[in-house]
Amino acid sequence: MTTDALSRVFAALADPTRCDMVARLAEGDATVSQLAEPYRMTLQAVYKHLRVLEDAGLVSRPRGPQPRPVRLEVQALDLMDTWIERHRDRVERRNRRLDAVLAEMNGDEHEQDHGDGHRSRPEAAGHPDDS
Amino acid sequence: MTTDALSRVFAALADPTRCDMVARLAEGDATVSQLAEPYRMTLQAVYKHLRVLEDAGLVSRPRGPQPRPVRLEVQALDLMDTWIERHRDRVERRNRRLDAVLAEMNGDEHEQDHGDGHRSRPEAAGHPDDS
DNA sequence: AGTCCTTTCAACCATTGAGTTGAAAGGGGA
DNA sequence: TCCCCTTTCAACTCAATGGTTGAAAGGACT
Repeated sequence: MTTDALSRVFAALADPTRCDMVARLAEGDATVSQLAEPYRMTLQAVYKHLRVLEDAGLVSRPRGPQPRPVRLEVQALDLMDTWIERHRDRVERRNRRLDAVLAEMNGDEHEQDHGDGHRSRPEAAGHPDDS
Repeated sequence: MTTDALSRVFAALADPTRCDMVARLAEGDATVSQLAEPYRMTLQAVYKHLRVLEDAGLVSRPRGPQPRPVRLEVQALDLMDTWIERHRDRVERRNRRLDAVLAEMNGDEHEQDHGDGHRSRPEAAGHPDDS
């Protein structure tokens, strides 16, 4: 159900070209020719990719006059984001609980490193910009 | 580069079964038989899915004694999350700028609705639990 | 040793998906 | 009107993927 729409969005981003398209559309709308320009690929192929993105709801294109701009739809990103964040939080809550138990078992002197030490997440590290 | 690793993670989640596996692993580690149980699918098929998840870095499995538990790796989730959030923020910054310009053009009386009205994001709505 | 369960490899089949070529509609603008 | 550019449909090739069956290692337990 929910899973189906979700995995369609994931599938839409499963291709590097489409990933790149989305990244570029985040900078601003673009016509198809503009979008297609960097890729060594037929225009028709780009349209196909576009259709996949559109079917997944990641992108919309007003059917109006000829040069139809392509626009990124943010809701699809939100869909993934809430899903990811939900599961990430579950894992981390569980890990905190686990660490607490371990610490208690050790007479709370120093935490036992069982595998990787459960640090909290980097909280959106400040990467410069590599699209 | 980055894009390649990213789209591999996305590709790993492009399948509903794998999506579900990850969701279930967020609740806790599991052996392969436990993981495979709900699906009408050969055990070998489940192993294949597991390998995809592992190659994408979403999951790790200690090579040790026999019943090897499968563990969710949170860093892969972080990878997607920062990517999504970065692009989402760009779009929203751009939209805010656009709205400002439109409002000014209208003599800042009431904002013009050009398409969908650029509301801010739902900020992780409190869905109960539908995996 | 032998037995049982778990894990993995290999070959095969059917379906999907990315990309191509070719051709056909759709709309401006001279 | 005719021309050009944009958009889309259709059919084809080729590689990748989800699934199967069959068999083989790897450890654990008697």
